[in-house]
Amino acid sequence: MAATKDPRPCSIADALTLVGEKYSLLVLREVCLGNGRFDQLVRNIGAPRDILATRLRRLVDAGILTKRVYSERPQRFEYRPTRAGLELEPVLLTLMAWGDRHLRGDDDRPMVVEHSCGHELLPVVSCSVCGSAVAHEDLTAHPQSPGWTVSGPTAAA
Amino acid sequence: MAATKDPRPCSIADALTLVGEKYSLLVLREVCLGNGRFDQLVRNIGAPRDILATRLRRLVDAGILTKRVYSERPQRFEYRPTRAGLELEPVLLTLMAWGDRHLRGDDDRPMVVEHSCGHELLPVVSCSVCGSAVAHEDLTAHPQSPGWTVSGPTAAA
DNA sequence: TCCGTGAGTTGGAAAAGCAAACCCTCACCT
DNA sequence: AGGTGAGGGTTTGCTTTTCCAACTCACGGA
Repeated sequence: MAATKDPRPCSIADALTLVGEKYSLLVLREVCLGNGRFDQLVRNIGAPRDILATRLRRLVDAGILTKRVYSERPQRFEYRPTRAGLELEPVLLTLMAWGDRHLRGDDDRPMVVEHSCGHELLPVVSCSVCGSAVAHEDLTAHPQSPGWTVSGPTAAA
Repeated sequence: MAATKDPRPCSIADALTLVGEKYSLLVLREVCLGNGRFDQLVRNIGAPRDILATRLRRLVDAGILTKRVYSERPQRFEYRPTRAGLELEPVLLTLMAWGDRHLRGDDDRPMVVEHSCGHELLPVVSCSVCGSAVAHEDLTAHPQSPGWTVSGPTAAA
């Protein structure tokens, strides 16, 4: 008898159990910006030190960050993103763009990201096959496990 | 005297105060899939009913969801994404792709999203100006508020 | 009339969050 | 030798959230 507690199997949910706790994505933000030391993280994120310590352990265990020694005697550490960590950067960029668009009057953006092409980065999510930007109406979801369905538009058996 | 508690101003942080609480993005997932009714959400997400109620209120207040009546007598409701909510879908897609790649042996993906071009959607985040996929090395961050700097690669005054 | 469904609310225990204080190692200054 | 200060955390004690089960209320159908 399965408990009444088996939610839809989903990689979004799985990803969020790793990086969805409070502050985890902000840690990743700082680390991607190159601010990987404990006290920098405390200051720039504004998180309690103990919680930060917990998050860092978790992110290292998950293979999203690594802890590097940048000085023996006295021993000092720095957290850096792994490959997997860097591949979460698009999530941050997309979230930042959303926040800029919906939570701020245009042009009090607290940070601007510049792309190597010379312009400000305005990230778009697109289909890597056909190259066009994805819109909700163009998507059809296909759950792979029986018993899990979708209903509305964007639906499929 | 500013408290010792002013973190870096950031749209990622702001966005996460709205959608970063536990279950919020899963609610958005279900709602984007067309499963917008309370009991569907409870079942598909596996969240406690009281917390779900709290999250739904918050998301509606934030303008990310709307609560629609789909039946008077007996009164029944359905939550749907607003425009702003739909614009968060790219975040979900990116997160799902990451989870599929890093948390699963390829091909036990619990859900496949099909794009209208006929292929499975493999989302990429790209620069809307030059069209090329973004890589970490191509980015330069420019904080707009004095006092907030970045250090490593990806750094800038 | 009794049962089931949808959409929540309520109450109390368990877990997580928080701020401040504390600890340890080393380096530097005097 | 003693004091100061930075870096990188851990400990303590309290507050806030979560969690779970049970309960409500309004209806509709058998």
